[in-house]
Amino acid sequence: MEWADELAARVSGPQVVNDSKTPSGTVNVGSLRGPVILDVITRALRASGHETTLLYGVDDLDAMDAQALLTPDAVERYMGVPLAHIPDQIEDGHASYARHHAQTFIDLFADLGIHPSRYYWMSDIYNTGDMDPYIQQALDRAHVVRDLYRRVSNVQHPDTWHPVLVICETCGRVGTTIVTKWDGDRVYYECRKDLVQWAHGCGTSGWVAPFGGRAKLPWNLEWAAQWSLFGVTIEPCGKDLATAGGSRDRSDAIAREVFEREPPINVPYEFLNIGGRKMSTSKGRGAAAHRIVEAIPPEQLRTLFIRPRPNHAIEFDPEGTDAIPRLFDEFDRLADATAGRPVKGELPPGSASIFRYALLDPAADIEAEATAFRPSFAHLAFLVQVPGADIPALMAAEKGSPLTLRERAVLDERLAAARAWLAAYAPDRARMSVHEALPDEARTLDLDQRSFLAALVAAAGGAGQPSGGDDWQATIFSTAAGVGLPPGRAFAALYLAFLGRPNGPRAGWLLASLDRGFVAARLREAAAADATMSPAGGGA
RNA sequence: GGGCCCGUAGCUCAAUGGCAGAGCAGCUGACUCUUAAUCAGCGGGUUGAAGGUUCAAGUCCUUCCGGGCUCACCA
Repeated sequence: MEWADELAARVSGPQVVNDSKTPSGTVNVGSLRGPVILDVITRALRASGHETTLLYGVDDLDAMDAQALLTPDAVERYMGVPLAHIPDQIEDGHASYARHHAQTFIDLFADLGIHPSRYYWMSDIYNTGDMDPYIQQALDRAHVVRDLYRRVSNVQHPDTWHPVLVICETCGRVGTTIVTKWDGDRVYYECRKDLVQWAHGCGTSGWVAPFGGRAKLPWNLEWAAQWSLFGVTIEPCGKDLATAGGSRDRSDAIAREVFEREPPINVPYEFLNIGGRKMSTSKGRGAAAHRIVEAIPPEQLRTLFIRPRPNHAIEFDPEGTDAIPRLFDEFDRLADATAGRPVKGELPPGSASIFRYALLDPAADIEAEATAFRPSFAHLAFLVQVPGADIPALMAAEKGSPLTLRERAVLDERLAAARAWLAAYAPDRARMSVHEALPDEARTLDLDQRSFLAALVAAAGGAGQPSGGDDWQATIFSTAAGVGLPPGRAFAALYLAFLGRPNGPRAGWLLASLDRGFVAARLREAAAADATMSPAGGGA
């Protein structure tokens, strides 16, 4: 975690931190690693006294090149068209396909404590003409760009190729056009049928002035131009771009040789893997970012991204595992350590700053946050399944005093997350349900346990029948004592009879929540269940 | 084919070149009202493999094996 502080110590003067994203579709959780890293760097810079601007851009003039999210009839019409010019496929009020997906993603930022100083949309930037000087310069130095592509990336463009993409005046596509001439004012372009495989141009050709939003720079030049336009000093990027001879290398070279400026400091970061493989929404691996945040509150999600070094891939598999509960446990351990409470085991390196940077509010009172009462997530996931449990009261009892407003908010946040986790991710062993019929496992009950169940039917019937959870709980204990059965085995008998497992939620409240006749019938049934089997041998 | 990252306990990860460790999971035990909580204890390893440097290698060098990502078309 020291990486951010070390970076902050290395630079001098005001800083501009930038990142941008192409809104080509639904975004998965892994994509949030970039913004979180960005935010942590910004906080580290500000904490060490650097005046810092955080920019976040949307590359919405990029061509649509993924047809997965288009309706079949829209594919032919919109492939190759700038994302900003495609109608929203989901009619929920967004102006375009790009706005829809970018906004869905950006809306998560504030919830995650990420507050860029400014968002910019490249379609707007081009329209204002701010990019025109860079387009001009790129065209004037087209030969430099061609040479550099050949040298840095071994990409061989024809000698007539020019680094600008015109938006076709006829069909509106940008992914299918190629510029072959530049006279200093206008370019000659062709919208070709077979320039790329994934989209088909309309055949238009002609001269056009490539300014004011009528054309855009290819990605690598656009990136470098952003650095110059905004004065970017630090820009992290995913390792897909950071590879040798890859996108970042090209853009770095373009910045130096075309726009004559040193590229920003790079902080390459690894991805978030699911089951050892890259998370990919289109391949059905991993959850969409805006879905998984329902089960992982902001501070825990920040912890997930901040804990490892940026160049370490994160292994995270929330499906059917306890990965999410463990994330909460880890956060709580960091809080304990920060508050000076005893912590089991050793702490991860840089644990103090992990907690600090995981907090939502950079100006938060760290001491207060660390000492606040936080209920165990696993315990809550269990309690929300207990019928009728008064969880706030239970938590106040556990804490030993009433919850503060902040603690109550944490509790509510965790309860919501626990419900979302149980609904979408939890392994079956974390869920429980009352079986409709006597579970097979109830056949492993021994004679003492059956006697107990029979005695419980008797104790719970008639005039003195239990009226609530407390009452049932007391009855269970007294009945168990009456037949000389240790409470642990008595509870196990009840769980086996109703849930088919040897443990479960507080039995008194469970029974109180069920139909009285059903409870009595089940108890009798379990008490009478096949006794021909050896009590010791179980059910071989 | 080129590049980058990774490989340590069942899982997730630590270990300025100095006795291989934690959390979780697992197992055992304790608990008459938190009973999937809590507490106590236990087991768990040829650090992917082979060489080399060193008094000393999980760590540095070389080679190999395995996994992943990525570039070479576009962004």
